[in-house]
Amino acid sequence: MRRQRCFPLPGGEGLRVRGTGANEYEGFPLSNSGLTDAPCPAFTHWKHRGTTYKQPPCAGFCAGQNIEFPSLPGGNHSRYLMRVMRQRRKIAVMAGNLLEWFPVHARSLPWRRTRDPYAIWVSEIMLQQTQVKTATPYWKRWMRELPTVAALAAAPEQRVLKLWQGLGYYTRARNLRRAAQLVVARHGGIIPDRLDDLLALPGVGRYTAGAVASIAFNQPAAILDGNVTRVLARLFGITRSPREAAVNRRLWELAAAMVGAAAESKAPRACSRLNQALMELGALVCLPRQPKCDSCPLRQPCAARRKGLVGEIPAARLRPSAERRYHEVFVLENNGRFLMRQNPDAGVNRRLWQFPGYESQAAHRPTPADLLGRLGIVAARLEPLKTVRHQIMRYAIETRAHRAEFQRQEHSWAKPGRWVSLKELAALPLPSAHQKIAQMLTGGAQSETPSGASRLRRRRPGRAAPIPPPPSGSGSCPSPAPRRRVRGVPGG
DNA sequence: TTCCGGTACG
DNA sequence: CGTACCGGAA
Repeated sequence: MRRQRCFPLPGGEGLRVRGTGANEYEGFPLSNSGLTDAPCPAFTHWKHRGTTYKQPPCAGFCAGQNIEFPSLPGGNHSRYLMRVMRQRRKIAVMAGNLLEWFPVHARSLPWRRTRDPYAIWVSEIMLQQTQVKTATPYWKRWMRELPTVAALAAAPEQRVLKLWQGLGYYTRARNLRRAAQLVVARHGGIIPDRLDDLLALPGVGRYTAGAVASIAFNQPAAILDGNVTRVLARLFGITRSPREAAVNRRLWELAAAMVGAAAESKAPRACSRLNQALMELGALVCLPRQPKCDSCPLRQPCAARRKGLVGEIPAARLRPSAERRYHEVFVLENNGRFLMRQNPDAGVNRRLWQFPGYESQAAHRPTPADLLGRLGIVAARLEPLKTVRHQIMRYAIETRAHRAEFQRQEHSWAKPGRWVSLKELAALPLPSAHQKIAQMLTGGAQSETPSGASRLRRRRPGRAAPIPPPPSGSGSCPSPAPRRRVRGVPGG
């Protein structure tokens, strides 16, 4: 029995099937049904290093390398190889199209105008779960304030969180800072270019490591994010859910094949460009809803388009409907200062600051008695201030802020907090809902997104003035602060 | 109101 | 491998 090599894919020297020419199988019905990881139909066993296995290691294309197997010239196995070959050729064409498309159509984004791995890394972390439009002003401010790994490593956590405020997923910011410290300690402040070293950094997973390796260092590392998943699933007509482990594996293979094909091209910085092109196509053309297939550079080979499945791919995830939650929070004023509390080290929004409050089962109008019972605080003139709605995971949270005049703290069990001036308040990192409430106090016009906040720069949060009116249980009642009109409070 | 999404962690 | 984390856009 003759033996034949299963050539490495992607990349490699090209497939040669003995006794067959490239055109012999033109017209062979390609499996475009998406997951092509069905084993080669031609054989039921294969040999690798002396061991015989029942099935080929091939997932999709012959992914296994240097594996010998019995050849069946002209038979099913050759057909299989032909399919593999055509798939590869198709991928090379698609990669070429993308490489040409990108420089013409890509948005000019600030992190694309640099090759500084730190700048690119920061952008990739920010762009996790966050859209370009949102992240851009944050990135600019961040690079201004913390322009190097060393600067980030040396920055106090509270300052880093403040710079992140509004982006959500605050663990990203904490991890970014820790990772910078590790880069300083382990790599002398130089961002490593090896995938393994990148993966060892907190907050850097498979996607981000690949993104930094390819975009900053032009290595043929695969990336698969939401955009790329959608593009590849449609391109290859993958109808099964990308969340299935096997499908996800397949998508990573395809992503690797794409960047591998780019690596063989002559285009400058091809790997960097290809990966960015895949994401850019997903962001500009291959949109989740209403994709712009007419202007897609890959409309020709796109399997989903040919089959009219663009709307069905990628398979949607079913989510349980959101459960309603209510947070009652209190803007307690005392002599121009407001009571704020810092979250503990565990749980939601850890180490961010919030107005004191509690969770309630249903929306209701809290009474002074509620306030005393829940927070141990006696207050006067309770009135609704603002309601903020947002959705987190399966919870639709309604945060209802109430304004009240602090009188005294009754219970020693009550959690302490810090009384802060408006200026100090503006420097604390707050979750978005609370930031929106704080904006009612500091004046609606001033936004705490990077675009608007000028007067807050240079502040070092967390170093606020000595803690004012200690809520002592003594019962001594601070003289009521003169009532200040606060903008945004409905008259009456 | 619904949908979208990388990484860490258990 | 399922779940928690967040905010924004359609």
